[in-house]
Amino acid sequence: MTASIKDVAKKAGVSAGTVSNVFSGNRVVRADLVERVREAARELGYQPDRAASQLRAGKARIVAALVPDLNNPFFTSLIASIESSLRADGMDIIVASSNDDPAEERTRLAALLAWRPAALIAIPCADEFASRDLVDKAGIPYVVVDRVPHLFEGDAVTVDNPEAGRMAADHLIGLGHRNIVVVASTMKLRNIRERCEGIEQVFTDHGLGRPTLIEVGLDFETASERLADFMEGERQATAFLALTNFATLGVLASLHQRGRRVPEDVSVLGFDDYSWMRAVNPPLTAIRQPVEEMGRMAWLRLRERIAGEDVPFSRMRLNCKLMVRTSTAPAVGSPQTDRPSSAGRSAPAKTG
Amino acid sequence: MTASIKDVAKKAGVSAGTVSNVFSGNRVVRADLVERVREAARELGYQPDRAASQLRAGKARIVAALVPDLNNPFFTSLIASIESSLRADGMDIIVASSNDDPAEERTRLAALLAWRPAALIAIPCADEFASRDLVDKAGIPYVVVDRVPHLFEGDAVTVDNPEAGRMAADHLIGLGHRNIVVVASTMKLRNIRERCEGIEQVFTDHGLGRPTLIEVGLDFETASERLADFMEGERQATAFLALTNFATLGVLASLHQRGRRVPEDVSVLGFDDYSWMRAVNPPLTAIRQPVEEMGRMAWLRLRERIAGEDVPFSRMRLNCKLMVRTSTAPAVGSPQTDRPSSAGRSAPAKTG
DNA sequence: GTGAAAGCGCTAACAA
DNA sequence: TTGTTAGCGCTTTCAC
Repeated sequence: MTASIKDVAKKAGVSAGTVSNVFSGNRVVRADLVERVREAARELGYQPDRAASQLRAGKARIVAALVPDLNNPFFTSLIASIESSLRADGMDIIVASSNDDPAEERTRLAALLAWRPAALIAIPCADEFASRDLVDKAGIPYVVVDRVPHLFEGDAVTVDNPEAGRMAADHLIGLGHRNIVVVASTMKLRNIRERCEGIEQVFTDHGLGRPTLIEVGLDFETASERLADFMEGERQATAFLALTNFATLGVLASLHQRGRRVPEDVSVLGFDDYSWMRAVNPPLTAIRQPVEEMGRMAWLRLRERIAGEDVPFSRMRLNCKLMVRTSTAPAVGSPQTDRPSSAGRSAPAKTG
Repeated sequence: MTASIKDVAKKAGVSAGTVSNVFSGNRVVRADLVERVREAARELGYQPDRAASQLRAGKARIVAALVPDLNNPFFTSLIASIESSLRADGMDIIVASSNDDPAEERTRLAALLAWRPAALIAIPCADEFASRDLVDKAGIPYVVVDRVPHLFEGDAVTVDNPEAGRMAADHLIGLGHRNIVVVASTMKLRNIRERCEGIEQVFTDHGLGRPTLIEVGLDFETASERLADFMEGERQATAFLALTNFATLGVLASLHQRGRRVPEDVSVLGFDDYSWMRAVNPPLTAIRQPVEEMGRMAWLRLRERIAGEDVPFSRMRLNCKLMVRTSTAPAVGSPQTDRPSSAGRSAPAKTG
């Protein structure tokens, strides 16, 4: 059905090796032969079989990506970014989702590795990245994105989570908010913990106690439920600071359900930055993560590793950006201080 | 670095063929040998090389997916659904984005096919699916999802677009709206045209002229721009009917920008159904596409084809569902008719 | 039920 | 520069 290298060789009157060289560019081939091979290939609709090529050459042209959830736009945007970086290097991407379950993570990772990919991009479903041993055994380079394991020795790309937390807290405190509820997905994840640390640091700097903190889970449905329960008995909060996109959605949904207006009654600051945040009313103040760049950086590093460069492991920390819109306003009853921060840090703010 | 089948064979004191049979289950192996092989494999961290296996057996365990945009949640949700269906059959998925460009589509498709996948799931970037010849030449089964080419002979999975259009129009007209603006991405796509046909049919049934129609492109940014321009001179519309998720976002953004309130000043009905539509204020009335099921159906059909079943080509048309929320309200100044439709069609409505 | 051997499509080492 | 040959890791005859 599909033509093989031999078919092309026969048709062009050359050896298989020559055909290989024409397509791989590994050796120079005489111009007229190149032409004949190309012509024969075109007529037969021939394209080298990558699986066979990779088997023989020992060089993979496929990269594996493991994410916790393919329905979360943060992760798929990351994949989009990586895919578009990869293609420039003639690579393809094979993906799998762990569904936020360590057991599935292990199974799926094993399946991915069975393709002998050139490298792996992983977003572990838990801090431990318990399946890491599989990758180590496979001996391929990998980079962990977004969620970096504790005491991790390897390449990683994250955002500066503590700083992101600080920016968010600074902004709200600067608006006069004192009763702030921090809405986390789960404190089991290091990035979330780090964001909280940043927030608490600002609180301490301002001589305030620790903010209220609630955990609402990893998807929209459970987040909405838990927040609805929480708001039942809650009356003091003047601002909600959500640490993930689903947490942000949960906050909005349950505030609306209880008839509390944003930002008149309560301010909302969200995480991640999607189109809908700009489109809705009121447009959402949010911490934007540089997803596009995270993907690019991850691939850059992997490229070096694949090329065999012996650079030391690094954890790249990219900066988030506070997008000030209108879902945050001065706290009711508390005259606004005119600057967002009194602790000497400036939150780079820009309207989207 | 990585153990091969020979290493395992040697360690277990059997032949390579036996090891192969243990893992593939193709032939029965004596229980004690199975145990020895499993043990050896475990110690060596052995897993069969899928690329090699596929090369020799001629049976692929990888499926290719080609989508127009990995940043569009509609497409990535589809991939999520397909991925979770595939894994049950021991398949993996390799993805590529055409970025809505026919030339890229061709290149990316060729790259995907070079892995000799068992099947292809394609969302073409244009009605023609000009690169279809590549798939035909490759001789693998494929199914077209969401965007079905004109005069397509092959398997396809879509939603019932005309009916979706009718449901949407029925709902708005039932609320007394007469000046409705239909916001399409581009009329070059068949699914969009079909939605419009459904809408126009309802208009005709009601003795109304054709609704205003504008094309706003395929992404949020251009949609917002074009809608902002459009609204500049627009004063009569009492409702906007958006035919894609980015169009929906564009409508919301530009309405808000011009200070028009939803639903007091103008009603908005959107397409697709994402978490944010439920979370925002007001929650959005929208046509929900059964993404999850579309993915499942697509894979079901491919599975049959891979198994060699000779069933006739089919176009599966799944039903959308109108999720009535609060972004649509009776038209101002026009007393509401008490039923959504006077044409005998009933729009299945349910609050989300 | 098992082992030996051939070969899937390709590339790399070696001769010519 | 080109052809020939061997072999990547696996599955599948074919003998036993």
